[in-house]
Amino acid sequence: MVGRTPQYPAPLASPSVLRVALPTPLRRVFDYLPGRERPTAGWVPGLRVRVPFGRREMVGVVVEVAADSDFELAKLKPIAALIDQTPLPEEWLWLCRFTARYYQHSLGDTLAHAMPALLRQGRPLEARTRERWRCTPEGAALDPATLRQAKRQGELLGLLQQHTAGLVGSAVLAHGFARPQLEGLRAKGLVECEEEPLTRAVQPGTPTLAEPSLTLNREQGEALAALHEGLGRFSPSLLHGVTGSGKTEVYLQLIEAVLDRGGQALVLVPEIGLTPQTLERFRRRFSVPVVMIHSGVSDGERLDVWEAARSGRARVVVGTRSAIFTPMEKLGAIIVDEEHDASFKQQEGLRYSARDLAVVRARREQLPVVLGSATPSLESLAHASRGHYRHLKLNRRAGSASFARLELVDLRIKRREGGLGQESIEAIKTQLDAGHQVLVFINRRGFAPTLSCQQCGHIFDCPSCDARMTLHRQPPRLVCHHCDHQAPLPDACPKCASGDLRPLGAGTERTEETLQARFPDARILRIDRDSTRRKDALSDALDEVRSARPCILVGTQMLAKGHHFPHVTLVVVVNADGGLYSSDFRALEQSAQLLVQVAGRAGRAALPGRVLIQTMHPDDPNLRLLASQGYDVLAERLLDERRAAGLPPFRFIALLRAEAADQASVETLLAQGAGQLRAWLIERELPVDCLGPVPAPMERRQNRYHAQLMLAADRRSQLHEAAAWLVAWLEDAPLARKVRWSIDIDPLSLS
DNA sequence: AGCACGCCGACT
DNA sequence: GTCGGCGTGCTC
Repeated sequence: MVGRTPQYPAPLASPSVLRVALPTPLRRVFDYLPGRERPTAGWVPGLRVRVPFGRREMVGVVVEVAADSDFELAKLKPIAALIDQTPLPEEWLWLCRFTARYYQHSLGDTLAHAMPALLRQGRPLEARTRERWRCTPEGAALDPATLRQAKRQGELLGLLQQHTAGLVGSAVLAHGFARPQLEGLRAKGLVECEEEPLTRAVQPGTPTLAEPSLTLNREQGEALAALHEGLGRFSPSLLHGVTGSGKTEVYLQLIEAVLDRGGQALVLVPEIGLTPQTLERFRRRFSVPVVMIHSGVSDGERLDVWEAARSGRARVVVGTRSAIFTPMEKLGAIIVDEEHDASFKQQEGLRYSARDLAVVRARREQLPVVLGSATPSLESLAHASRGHYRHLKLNRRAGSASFARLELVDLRIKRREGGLGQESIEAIKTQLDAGHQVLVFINRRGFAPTLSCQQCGHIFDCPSCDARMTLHRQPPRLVCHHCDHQAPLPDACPKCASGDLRPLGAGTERTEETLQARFPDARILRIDRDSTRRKDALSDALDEVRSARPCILVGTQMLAKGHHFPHVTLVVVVNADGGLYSSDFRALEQSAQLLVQVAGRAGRAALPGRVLIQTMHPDDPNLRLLASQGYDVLAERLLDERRAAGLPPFRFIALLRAEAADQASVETLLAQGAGQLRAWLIERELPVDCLGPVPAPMERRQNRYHAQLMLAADRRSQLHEAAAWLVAWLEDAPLARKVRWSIDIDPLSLS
């Protein structure tokens, strides 16, 4: 051995280990060896790879390039293929990492959720293209008439000569020409064809606006000036403007400023609020590409939009919750419209709040973020009053529209038909006679929420849930609104055989029926999930409302959001009591927001409006406060109550939900988890409260038992530590295999 | 979550 | 004798 050079390991030409996040619920990353392929710019986080995983292959994202592994190096598998040459954007990756950590979710799952389906499947990140045909200089100079032998080619050349910017292939075909004619002209050197992305970059020098901005009133002007001042840095604002005060115009002019600086804007809207009208307004205003992302967009289009946004070609992105994950090269502002809306919080799987992530993202990317609402969440109001957010108020309705006062109607002493008291019926008659429109809001679909036997009091319950079956007439059947179990209408009571079965309470179908009987000549439009199941049903109905002909609109909260009904002069809320005595701590806040949103549908044009709120509790202090002083005053009172009760936004909470077919497993698992967690909290001297386990508000759903554990802390970091420990414990708990569980950080409701 | 392996019941 | 039920275990 003497004289032999000692053997050192060969210097590593490539890093030894790639940590890859994979789309599995497992909250860890997996180590791989780089394969033979090497990315041109080297291994960096954000590159997608195809890897062997167990017995299958998956698409994952490299999230770390490391020198070593905790796993035995010899057991590491090499990656199967490299997908990207350039990594997914760093800021996008950062946001996903933050989201996974904050919401205690698997990083791989979070990444998969945050990218378009086609990228998840391993498709290359490139924009789809289309053909653009235009004349060559020779073609532009040639008189089409000289192409006598090819008459259609001559006509096509004439068409293209009229369009100096060229025409896309589909437009040429739409003019009645065919592919051989294009090819014929190309062969003669008269036309040429170019591939271009579907969303084209804006040519330098293009004006931002396609139509002029509206003139702002003083309040709007001041708000806009304040927002301008925040451009280019992290500056969160609450734009607190009453319905009809012109928030959208302020957004549009802020976006205009962002676009003029060469930036992009991201606008988040509630699921139900992304109406074609909203998008139309943005498209009309700006001459730059405005794209949208929502559940109805196809996979292919989603990828195009993502790529157009990432590269900076799309300048305004309008989308629902998941659009917060759209990477944008030159993002200049984020706007969250109707920020109080519950649809910004995902209610299953990765339970993130797009509104909260918007603020996180804005801080990270040093951007202004505007949270807009007529009825802000108590969270945002608290941030504003602590000075975390700039509080911009718009108190005046634009134009001549006046405010509708909320009038409480005592339902206890009056006879009711289909849920409507006499006073409401008379008010409806007055408005119909005057040729106006009426909106009747009832947050319950179906005919009646309960069917009961008049003889023995038997109630028809869902066999699988702790809930009653709702009676439907169209088509006739009993339906459970929690599990969708359906049953035919019974002829007789199964207990006492009596045939005297009575529907109790009213839903949209019953109210519609009652109104039709009472006003046989009136046009009645019912709008709920059942009546709008047909594809164009909703937009057809809305078109009819916009025609201004007198009618009665009967509907659920589908009517309360996003739509403008300028000809409605009366709103009747059939039952305001749902949220008043609910056990959920946010019920009052949400129900006040909904009432105000519904009330805002009345009197938007020059016509004054009336809003009747029917209630069995006309003396309820909260309801009276809302009616007499408005949402803002009620919100302050609710904030005081939350502070006293130690609830958000003054404390931070997390909810561990668990469910299983077998009740004992759920209870045992949660009890064990709570016990272990409490011991750990004491040992760590961590001031976090662990409450429960308690049965969920509806314990049995689809024959599964639901229970939960609540964590509460004064500081986010404490809550986070406790939640992380609990999740880690659950991942190893043998019982957790039989129980489906999920953690909800900052839950919207405790049910 | 998938997807295997593995060990016990009713079928051609 | 096999098809298949879902308990248990693993995925770099």
